[in-house]
Amino acid sequence: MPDSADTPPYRPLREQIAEKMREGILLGDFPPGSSLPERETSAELGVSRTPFREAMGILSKEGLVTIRPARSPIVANPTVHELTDLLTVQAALEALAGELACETGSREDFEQVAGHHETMLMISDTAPALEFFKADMAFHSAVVAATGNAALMEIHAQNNARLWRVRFLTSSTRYDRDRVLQQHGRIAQTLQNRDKVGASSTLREHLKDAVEKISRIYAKQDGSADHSGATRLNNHNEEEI
Amino acid sequence: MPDSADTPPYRPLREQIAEKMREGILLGDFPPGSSLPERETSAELGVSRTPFREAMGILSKEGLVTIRPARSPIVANPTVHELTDLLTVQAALEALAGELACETGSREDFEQVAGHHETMLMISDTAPALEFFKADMAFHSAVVAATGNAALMEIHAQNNARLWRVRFLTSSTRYDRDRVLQQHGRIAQTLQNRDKVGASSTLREHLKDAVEKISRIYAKQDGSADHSGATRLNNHNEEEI
DNA sequence: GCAAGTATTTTGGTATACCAAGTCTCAAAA
DNA sequence: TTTTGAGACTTGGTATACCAAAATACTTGC
Repeated sequence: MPDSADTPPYRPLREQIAEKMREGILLGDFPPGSSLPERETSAELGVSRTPFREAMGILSKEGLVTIRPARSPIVANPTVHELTDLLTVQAALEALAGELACETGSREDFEQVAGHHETMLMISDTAPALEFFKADMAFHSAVVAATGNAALMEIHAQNNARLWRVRFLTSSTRYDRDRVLQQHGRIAQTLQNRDKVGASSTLREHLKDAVEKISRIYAKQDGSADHSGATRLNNHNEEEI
Repeated sequence: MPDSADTPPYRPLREQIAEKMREGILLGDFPPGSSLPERETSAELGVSRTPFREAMGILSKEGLVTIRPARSPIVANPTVHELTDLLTVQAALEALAGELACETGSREDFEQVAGHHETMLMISDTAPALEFFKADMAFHSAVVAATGNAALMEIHAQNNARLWRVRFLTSSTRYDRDRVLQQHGRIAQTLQNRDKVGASSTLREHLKDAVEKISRIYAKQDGSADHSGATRLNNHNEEEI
């Protein structure tokens, strides 16, 4: 795995591997639950086990792979219940972000947010699912970035990585993009007005919508034989991505 | 590093090392900012570099050490500003925990919380700082545990590890233990009453107290030559622990 | 035919060797 | 005396070898 272009910053192999694997996992090349034997997988990447193992360590901290003692690492395969729990946390964090941003955000920060919103309005009619989804994520990250709270940004980003897959698989279809855009518009507005409670509650509701949507989508198969909420994502639409 | 006692569960060396180092860092054996050269430090532990490096990876994910490419790992030395930012996040998470616990917590969960509170009341007059502090942390963890939200528990625990040092260094002296106990009593009460807004706001205020206390304690030296909030913990009271 | 136990193989865990980037030192030139 | 650059040395990065635990397959006895 030669470093593709410049080399000036020098990135350790482990990070390059982690990035490649992360991409592969998020894009579904390595489906949830599949195992990643060290020798085989590292050989495919053309690297030795050592940096590969370190890369697995990085991805496990991000929640994308699970590593168990004396067993092959596997691509994380969280239950829907675990994911909605995490999304509930993320909702609270974004609500906090709304508050803090109103208190300390700069005009430039809000323009960033507004910029992302306008982009989404622009591409809404034409963009494929993945592009629209990425723009959606970028909008939310911009809101968090407006707080200037590094810890909040870090935790939020990490949670988003874990949520990437569900959120994409359940992301808005063409038909309810309008609803998302409307909520985003309200969020951008309340921020610019420095309306703490407005921003906070709007963000919270926006994410609560997502939680309910996920629960609804995965509710049926859960009802048949399994009431424990142990449904997993890879039970369906592997084709999406 | 022989495994001290039982060995049945088989814990990988990396985890044993991580635990030992974590303890050493939290207790101040390895002061913030100090470097941890791989050969030397691993040799002191009687292990090779490989599992030591993996342990460093674990601790870096917990925010206790910082690893930079091609340089020795160093014990994390966050600024007071970064820590108050993180504590602000933690406050929001505990407020969320209060809400969720009121909704879904079981009677046993609340009894756990109350139990920790009673322990603190009991030892308040006699316990040394470290013991009282640990009981305090346990109380808060119990509140979060009462939600049954695994993601919340995980993130909360990780934040607590990062905050351990500041929170201990600025933890309540004998003279304001009463204030802490009073607030804890109110928290336990609101939970048992399933008073969502009460629990949430009380927890938030309780943590906001901590943020202000830290800011106050570190305000002076910050004023002299440095208005950037870049004050670091190891500037004083290394003797505490 | 089935089950339990054992041997074999596979695979993660750890140690070690080697490489390359970083740093430090000291000498030589300005 | 100061600065700078070359070389030695230190230290993290990576590859490989070896060890031990799991998993698997096979055999043997019921």
